[in-house]
Amino acid sequence: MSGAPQKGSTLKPALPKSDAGVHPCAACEVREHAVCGALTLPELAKFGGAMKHISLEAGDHLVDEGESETHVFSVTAGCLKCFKLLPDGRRQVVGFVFPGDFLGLAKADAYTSSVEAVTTATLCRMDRRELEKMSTSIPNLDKRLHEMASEALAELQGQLLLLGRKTAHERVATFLTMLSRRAEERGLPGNPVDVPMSRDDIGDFLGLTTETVSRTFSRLRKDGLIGGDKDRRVEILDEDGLTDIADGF
Amino acid sequence: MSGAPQKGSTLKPALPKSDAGVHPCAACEVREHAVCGALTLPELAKFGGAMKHISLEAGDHLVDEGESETHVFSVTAGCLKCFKLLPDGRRQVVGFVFPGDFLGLAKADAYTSSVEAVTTATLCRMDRRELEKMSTSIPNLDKRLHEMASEALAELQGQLLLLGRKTAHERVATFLTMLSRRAEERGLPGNPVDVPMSRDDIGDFLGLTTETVSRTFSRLRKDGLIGGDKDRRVEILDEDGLTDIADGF
DNA sequence: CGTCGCGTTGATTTTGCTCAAGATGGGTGG
DNA sequence: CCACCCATCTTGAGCAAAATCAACGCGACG
Repeated sequence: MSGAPQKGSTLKPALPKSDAGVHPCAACEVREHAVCGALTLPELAKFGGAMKHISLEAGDHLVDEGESETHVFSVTAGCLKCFKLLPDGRRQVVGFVFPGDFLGLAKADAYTSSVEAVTTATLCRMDRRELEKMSTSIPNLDKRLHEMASEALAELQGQLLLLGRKTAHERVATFLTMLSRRAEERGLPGNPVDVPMSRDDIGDFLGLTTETVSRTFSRLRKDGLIGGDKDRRVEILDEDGLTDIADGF
Repeated sequence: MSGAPQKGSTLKPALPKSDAGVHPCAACEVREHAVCGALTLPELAKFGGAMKHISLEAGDHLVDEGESETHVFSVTAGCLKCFKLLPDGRRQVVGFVFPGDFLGLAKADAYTSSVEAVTTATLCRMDRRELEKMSTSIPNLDKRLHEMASEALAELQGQLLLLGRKTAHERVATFLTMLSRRAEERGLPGNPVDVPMSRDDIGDFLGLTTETVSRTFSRLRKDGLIGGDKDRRVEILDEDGLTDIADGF
């Protein structure tokens, strides 16, 4: 694990709110979108007290598939990728995680995928046993975790449909609409959409090669569905058209 | 929903056990593998009391993707498939469910996939609200559901790797080893392995066509990895070889 | 005995992969 | 400040794995 674990709990100085003074977590800007959003202020203080902040640089490695699952994480900034590998190096990105997302929903003995930072990122880290204790004493927390796991299950089923049955064109369209939707869920603009990951990572997420991803972007651009001259920032020009392609119409 | 809902709770007459007399569910032969396995006898009586038995014939349709999620189910016998459809009819089977498996782990407003019986099947059905009430009052139940959801998440991630990065050959090998493993988990022989679903269903699960599945079975048979002359019963002749192919070696 | 659903096999096509060669652009050092 | 460098991205040409299209075998069932 790289990235220096730091003591301290806020990314930005706590703003003077009615919340302030209880626990610095109260001022966390992603709180509402994270597990933490389900907690009352006293619960939050207890929960936040068991968290440590860590930060990673792009490419830094957080956990390895198969290693003992000692910690869980809540992402506060940046983007990370979760992936599985085959012996010959073939890679499948099983998910990208963004601020508010939780790592460790599937309680298992070992991590079910490796996790690596796509961009500079910050996370809160908690001991897995600690989480389990808290989860039994804080019903709200348990409920929220269950809820997040449910969303993850639904999301994964959609990804199965994508990988099993959609064309390259449909996959990329789905990917862009998904990124846009998720940005909006976090209160960010969904258009133009920020694409922090490389073509390689996108390919490994969509079950395609870099080249096919690149060609598909080019085609979507030529067809006037997307615009933007920068690789990592895509303007959606025809949202309905893109959604139709994504949904297989 | 087809299949006549029946009152009554056991598939077989309760055997005279120390368990007997509390609730017929105590004698259910899949109890240990199902959600129910986590419950004490009084809890089981309460839980089982809210269940209704239903049975389906092969091809019968249990729920539709998108329709309001009013019920949850626990499979007691047979095999069912969960699938998603694209507008043009392309289909992705997101999972096969066997006795002991639970339908409704992902609490959502609407079913995230359609479910249809692959073989004659029996299930226990419970109102979703009922389950939620019970789940708050029976911590064991809640814990078990969470646990099952975790397993499902891990399973789905493996399926993403399969669909995104494995060859047809590897997919079919993975499928057979998975069926075998799951049969053993239920206390059944893992070899020869029972393959209750059609080549079509297998194809829609593995992201392949019927023809490719069929050819791949033929090749595995020719290569001496599997045997058995019947379509729906496969003998694994070289378990290590099959596992190696499945794992990408 | 004929039909129908399912599985197998063969011939051909196609989508996306592989291999290869440039373009682009951000970062670094002179 | 500019030139170079290296990552990343793009584009092209040929190829291969699996899809499609088509025919046929076989057992179940009426």
